[in-house]
Amino acid sequence: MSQRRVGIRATIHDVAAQAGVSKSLVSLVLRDQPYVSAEKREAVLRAVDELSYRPNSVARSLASRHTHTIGVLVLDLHNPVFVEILDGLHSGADDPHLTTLLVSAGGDSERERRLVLSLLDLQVDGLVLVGHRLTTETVTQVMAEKPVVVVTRRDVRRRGLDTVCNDDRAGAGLAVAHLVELGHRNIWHLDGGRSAVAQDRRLGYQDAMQTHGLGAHTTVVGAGFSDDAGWQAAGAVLDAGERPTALFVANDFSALGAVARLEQAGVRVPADISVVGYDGMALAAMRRIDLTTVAQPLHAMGLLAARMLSARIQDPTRRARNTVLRPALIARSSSAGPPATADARSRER
Amino acid sequence: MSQRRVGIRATIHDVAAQAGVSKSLVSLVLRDQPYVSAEKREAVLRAVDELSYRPNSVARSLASRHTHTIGVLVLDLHNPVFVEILDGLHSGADDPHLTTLLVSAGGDSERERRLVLSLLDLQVDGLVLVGHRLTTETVTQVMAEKPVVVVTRRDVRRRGLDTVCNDDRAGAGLAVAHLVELGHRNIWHLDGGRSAVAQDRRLGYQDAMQTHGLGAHTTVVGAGFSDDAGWQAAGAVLDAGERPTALFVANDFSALGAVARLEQAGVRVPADISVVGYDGMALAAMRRIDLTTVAQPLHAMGLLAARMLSARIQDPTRRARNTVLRPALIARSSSAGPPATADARSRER
DNA sequence: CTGCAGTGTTGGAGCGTTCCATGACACGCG
DNA sequence: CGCGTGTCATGGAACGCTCCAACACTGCAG
Repeated sequence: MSQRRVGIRATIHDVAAQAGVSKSLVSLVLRDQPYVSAEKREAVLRAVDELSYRPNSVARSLASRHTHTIGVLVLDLHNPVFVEILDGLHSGADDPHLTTLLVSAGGDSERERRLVLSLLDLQVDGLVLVGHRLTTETVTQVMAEKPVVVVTRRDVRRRGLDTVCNDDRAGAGLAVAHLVELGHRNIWHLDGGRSAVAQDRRLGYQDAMQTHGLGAHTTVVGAGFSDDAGWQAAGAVLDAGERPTALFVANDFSALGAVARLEQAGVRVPADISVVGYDGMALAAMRRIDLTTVAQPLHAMGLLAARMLSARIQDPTRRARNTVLRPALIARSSSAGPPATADARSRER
Repeated sequence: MSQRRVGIRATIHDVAAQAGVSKSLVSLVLRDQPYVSAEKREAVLRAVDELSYRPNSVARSLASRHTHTIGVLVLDLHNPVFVEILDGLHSGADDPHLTTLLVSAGGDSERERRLVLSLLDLQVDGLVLVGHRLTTETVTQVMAEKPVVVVTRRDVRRRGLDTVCNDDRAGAGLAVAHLVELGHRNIWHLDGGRSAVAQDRRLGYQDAMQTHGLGAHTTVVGAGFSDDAGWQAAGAVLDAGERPTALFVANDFSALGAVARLEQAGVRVPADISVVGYDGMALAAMRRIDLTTVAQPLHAMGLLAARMLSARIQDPTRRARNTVLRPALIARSSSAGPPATADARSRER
């Protein structure tokens, strides 16, 4: 009979005593090993049930040297884009015995560093960084210890680092192509700032404009990735002498801010100015919003990251892959043909 | 000198060897204990630095019997309301050595159960449930093992369970009072369904209507908590023979759906119909949306939950508290006085 | 009858910490 | 001088598991 006190979890010893076998045998049964007689197996399982025993995974991890746990750092949970990537991640980590530990510092680099290190101290088997603001030094340090997959950012490219991201340049091209197809020529870009992602989208825009023979119309207005940034930048557009007939904005949030500013000034979207965002967050599909956007395959990105990580955990010598997925344009009601007059006007030049 | 292989983390033994002391002494230094000579302390710290040693928290947890880690279950990361509660939680868990482990199953009861149990197996020191779909049985089981604080839901009331929520009935009252003050009389409610929260908001609405002498106008339309539910319900409102001048909707998402439906039908918000939501999610403040809403003190709720949990961890015998916080109405541009005609019409009766 | 392969079970040595009991040493006091 | 007290350092027993070596037993081939 077990001698455990109430309120204290049963241990493998308690189970062994209850079942009248050795703790080694209990361990064998629990880990589903062969060479255990049916009777003893049953006795053990009965004891497990009676004591409602659940193995202490801390002890298990210490002994077995792996935790069946992966750590996930998320840049910002307020941005639904990351949450959608997370969904994909979970469906990719299909092993039911795998726990994923989520951690977020809202973009604070130093806090992110601390969190990732404590994930490492918890002996996670691997890490997924869904956007991050870590220094390359920290990333290198982390990589030296455990497999790492980076999602979203393409800027950290080093040997042994798996990455998953979308092709921002091509995506920007899709946005421009969509607007050109609708008849727009005077298309401006509200950009995202200094980050690598923002830069790619900006370059993609500039390239595409050139390709479509609209180099002369190429205009970049400094903005950012927030609602507010889009609002401000749209204000600057309104104040400009000349007006575009369409705006390609750095991301969906920013695009929403821009639309709000335009509408507040009595400029109708899309009747007067079309707006295209980037990211394809689910929110953009809400009826009240209904924003045309370049959608990243968020779910697929998360799923792929999970698969790459588990492959890497299984085989640490595996060659690193940098996977770039293709985004897709989703046309909604924030984009339409240019107003006749504006169209005519822009053709005059 | 240490003999550790490359790529393998240094252990306390390596540090001890490097510093020429016993592992016990290293442990003392690391845990900042007194009665260690300055020289040895320094030697240990130097060795720690040279080997870039970080304690294995798995081993530490096993030996010390606590992990300085709290588990957090979140109902749905897609709902910014929960994310904002999480922010509060983090600022309440100020101890920098405390790690919070986040876990979410998107409302799948069975997956939630598994996740919470594995959090327990990881020996977290306590748990916060930010909305959940666990059975009362599971909650009881979890409570038996570790301190638990439940945020948002008030339906699970049992001895020893700390809870934090807002006063949904009073909040509904605020919404009605706001609309009445603006001159509305014919105020309808799009409800949230069967959940306890939805029920409270519905009852609060009904009570308030009665109190304001508008019992005759009391009308509840079945909806839900999603964008789509609001859209559908608003459709039903439009199809009704009579029309309200204001809508109090179960939550912000649903309210957004309702606004979209109304606008699509050419009904202006707030000129023709005012709309008030519930929750106070940051998104509702976005310029494009600008929804009048009953704001829960989300940050405070999270903060309080963290504080209650750490108090509970420190003193497990502490009496459980059920804290109910007061929501506040935030008036934005989705509510205004009723249209003159509608106002007059409703006064005729 | 011996030996060996396969099957079933066990004790005990880790895993990397914490923490307790113990001891060594120095100092001051009666 | 002996003794208590405070300071500093250490070995070793946990913590709850995994995993290996060893052993016992059975059955069968040689």
